[in-house]
Amino acid sequence: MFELSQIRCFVAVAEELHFGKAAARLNMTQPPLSRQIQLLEHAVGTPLLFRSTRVVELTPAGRRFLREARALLRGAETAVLDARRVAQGHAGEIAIGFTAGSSYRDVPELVARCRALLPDVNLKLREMVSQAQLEALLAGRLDLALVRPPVVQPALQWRPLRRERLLAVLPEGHAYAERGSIALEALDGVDFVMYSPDEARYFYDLVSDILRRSGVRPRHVQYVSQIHSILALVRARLGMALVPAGTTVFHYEGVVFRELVDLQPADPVELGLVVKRDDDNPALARLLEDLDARRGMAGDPRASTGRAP
Amino acid sequence: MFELSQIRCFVAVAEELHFGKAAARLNMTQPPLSRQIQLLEHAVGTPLLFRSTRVVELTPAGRRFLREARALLRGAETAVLDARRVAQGHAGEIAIGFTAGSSYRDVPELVARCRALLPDVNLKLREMVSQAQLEALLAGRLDLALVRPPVVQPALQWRPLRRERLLAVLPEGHAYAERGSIALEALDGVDFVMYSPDEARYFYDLVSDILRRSGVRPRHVQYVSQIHSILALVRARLGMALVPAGTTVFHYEGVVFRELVDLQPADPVELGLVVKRDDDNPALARLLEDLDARRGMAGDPRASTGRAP
DNA sequence: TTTCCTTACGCCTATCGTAAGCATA
DNA sequence: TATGCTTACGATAGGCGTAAGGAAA
Repeated sequence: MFELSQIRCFVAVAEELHFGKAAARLNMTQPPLSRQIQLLEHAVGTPLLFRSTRVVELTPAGRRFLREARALLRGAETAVLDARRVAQGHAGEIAIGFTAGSSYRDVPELVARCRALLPDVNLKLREMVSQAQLEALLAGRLDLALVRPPVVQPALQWRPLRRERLLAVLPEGHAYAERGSIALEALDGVDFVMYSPDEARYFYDLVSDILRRSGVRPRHVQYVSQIHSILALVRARLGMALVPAGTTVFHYEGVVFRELVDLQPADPVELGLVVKRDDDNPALARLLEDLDARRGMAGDPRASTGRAP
Repeated sequence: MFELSQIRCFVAVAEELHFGKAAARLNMTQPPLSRQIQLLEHAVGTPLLFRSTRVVELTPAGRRFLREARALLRGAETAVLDARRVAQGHAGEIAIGFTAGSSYRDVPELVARCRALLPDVNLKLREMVSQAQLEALLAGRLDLALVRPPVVQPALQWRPLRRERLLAVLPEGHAYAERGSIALEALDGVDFVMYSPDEARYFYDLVSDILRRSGVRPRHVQYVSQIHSILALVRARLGMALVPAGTTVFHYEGVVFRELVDLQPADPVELGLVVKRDDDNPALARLLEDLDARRGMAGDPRASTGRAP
């Protein structure tokens, strides 16, 4: 098979139509150039150039081959440039996992940020449950995960992204709906809708902990896993619930949201990015750098429970 | 710059993810393979593979480079195959020149024949006057010309394609229109429309010669160059004319065509293909072979005046 | 201790450059 | 006769294979 150096020789001769000038352009002498062209023609299996002592011209096969030869050289160039761009994080792809619950506000924000910063980087977005995301990170199938804590694997790095308040949600017309805010103690003995301990472990633990610390025991509790289900049950007057503040973006009809009084900390709902510590995706590194820089401008991030307490 | 052999090395390693197995596949030993990969990485300017003693994997830049590397190898393959196909006449292009007058029937026929025989050959069709066609042939800008005789250049080969009868054309209602055929002698003293000696030299000479040989002298003669102009003037009753039989395909209103009595030869209008004798276009060679074979089946071609008499 | 990638080194093939050959205008 | 591609041939650089080195499980 032929080599790219022979292609370069051929293109030079085809453009100059003169072995001597082509050789000069290639910084070599004519005889080895002639030899390389002969070798190339042998590899291709057909003459590419017609030469007499006075004239050098392309054969029909040579004309066609010239087109493809130029394309090969361009392809080789761009292969190098593209690889460098990927290595510098200006191109390539970032595989991002996210949970259904984090997709409403944070995924679009992250995508927008990435497109602005790295327009030539492809984003592969995959909705997965938290556990699957962490496994995919470890296996290298994901570069970035958007999950709730905790993240205990030492090979993974938790990066706090956002903290949110927790709000009470109750059906329109509920007795508490007239209050501007609701004290935790008021939840004692009321009907309650809660996150499932299996499928929404983080919120289950979070809400359970808050209720326990306040010495509050709701009366009748429904367990569901999706935020939409909670809102539906609240609307159906099966109880009230505690949900992250981002939930208000749904403008869900028939329910109202109320602040909680003296909740500690005030914004207990955590969301973070998780990356594999030894991930070598340069585009990811660029994205993380940018996020760090922007967080730096916004002030110090507060303490985080990325690792299990 | 790198070489295709290095690309082949890289693709093998990227696919095997094991230097030893890749080397076996490439019929070489690991050490030189490692060296080639290192040289390639140096040429690209960034690591393409991450290797420890236990694992070999692609870096993000390597993943991108692999895509383009495969494209390069495919491109090299197809460049060879395409060049061979052109050399064998199965692909490529044929540049065909034709005169406005020959385009009505013969160009479509030629194009259809070529498409059927050589579907991957591009046809470049160019309408040019005969002289320009012959010059273009000599300069290599045309492969094939569709012209009237004579062709006197020794470097060009005349190939008779078709002979046609000459018909009299006269306006509807003309005195001769009631005759089934017209004797040449009847043309003596009638008004006549003729081809221009400058722009339609062939027909001018042909018709002039026929009239002279018959001792016929038309009365008043209009000279025009295009067949459409002749028909228009005949229709306008400025005279009758002698035109090739193919003209009847126009179904021109207001004129009628009549056979000539005892014209010698019966089909004096010649059309031929002209090629450059040393044209090396294999697709052209295939087309000519095919045309020869078909002509052979159709019987011997009659004598031709391709060269000047 | 085994696996397997890398480094080291000698051999050899293949390319280069110089010089001579040869065909064409 | 001059130009310019090809062939011939000796020098050399670069790739290959063998052998040794070194890191990780």
